[in-house]
Amino acid sequence: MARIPVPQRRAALIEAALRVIARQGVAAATTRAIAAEAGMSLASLHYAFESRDELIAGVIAHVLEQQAGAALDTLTPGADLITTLRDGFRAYLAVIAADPLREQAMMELTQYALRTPGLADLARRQYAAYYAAAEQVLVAVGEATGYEWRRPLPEMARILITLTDGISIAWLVDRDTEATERVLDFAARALAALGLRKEPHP
Amino acid sequence: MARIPVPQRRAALIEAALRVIARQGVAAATTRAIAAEAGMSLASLHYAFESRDELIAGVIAHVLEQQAGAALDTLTPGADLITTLRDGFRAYLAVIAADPLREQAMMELTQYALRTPGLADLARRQYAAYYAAAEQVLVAVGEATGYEWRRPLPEMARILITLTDGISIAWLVDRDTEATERVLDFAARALAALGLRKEPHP
DNA sequence: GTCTATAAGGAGATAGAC
DNA sequence: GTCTATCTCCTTATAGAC
Repeated sequence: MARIPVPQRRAALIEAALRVIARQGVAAATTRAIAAEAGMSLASLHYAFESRDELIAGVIAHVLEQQAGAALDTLTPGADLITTLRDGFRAYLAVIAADPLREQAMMELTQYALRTPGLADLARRQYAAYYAAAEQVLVAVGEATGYEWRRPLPEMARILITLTDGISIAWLVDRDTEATERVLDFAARALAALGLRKEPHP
Repeated sequence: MARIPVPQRRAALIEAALRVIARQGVAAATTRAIAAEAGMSLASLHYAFESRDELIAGVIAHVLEQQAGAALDTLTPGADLITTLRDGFRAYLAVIAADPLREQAMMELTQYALRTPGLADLARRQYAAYYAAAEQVLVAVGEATGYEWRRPLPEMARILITLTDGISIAWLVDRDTEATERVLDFAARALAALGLRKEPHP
């Protein structure tokens, strides 16, 4: 086949791996399956990556960067805080419902990292990225609605991720969108209770 | 070795499997590792279980029954609602912190079930058991504090599990107990907002 | 019923031709 | 640099002696 620079080959393999993981799970993402998905030979995979674990670590690092940029920009300014939050949660649920296997893959990768000695720190960085993205969202929501938050931003971010994680798992298990919408309603109200109307400048 | 009735052998294997899964993860829970943990031969395992998947399904069914009985009975009557809830969450976190690998194992089993064609329904039943246990806790809290809930019990239960799941994952990832305590504080307040003081009978 | 031994296949990784 | 062929190890499952 054609000669492909290593960085490009690594990128292709990481994306192929992500597809295989989403479709069949981390356990089924063997080097052979990933190489086949990428349309290259097993040897080429090992030319680009030292080991399977190094590839999986690459996958985690990759989704980590994606996540940071995926802060919801579907804010409708002018609405009140609780509505804005509820719409945000709804948009989040819609993303998951549109591609449930992807979200499942993210959770599997977190747990895989937690179980793999050299990769536990990667799981922490994955969540640090989530928290950073959550902070961005919270700041944007505050600015769009004219509220500030009663609690420090890092604490708010952790609360938000706690809610979205819990909501995600529950939905993935039973796919009960109606029940999830009610939980999401609760989440929006609970978060809104931590908002404080900003005074206009005197 | 001694002749052991099949049901007893199955029970021993399920408990051995749970230990291996907690210690090393679902992926490392091979038939060999489980048989060794149970102190029996590989053939004996296959005499008791048709296949590895059948054994893992047995493990999930087992933890499912355990969970239902594990409703927190560490209620201190007389305290107000928010304090009771916060103490409950703290007790829950203490259980996880005392044996983090067990909680990790539960989550891995859920995801394993979601990925395995014949076992997806088992994951739903696992969560149905969680919700049932959550309902029990909520009723007990209500009775101990003299509150009733503004939302239907099934909805309250789903909210509670959503919160505990989210809290669990976040703690398992970074083991930041201080940050988790603040989230747990939020969770207690948010739930308490759904409580309604019961009027004494006229 | 329980064991040892082994079958049959899939895994990660590599040697060596081109 | 990229491939095919292969090494070695480990998996699930079973055959057959006791």
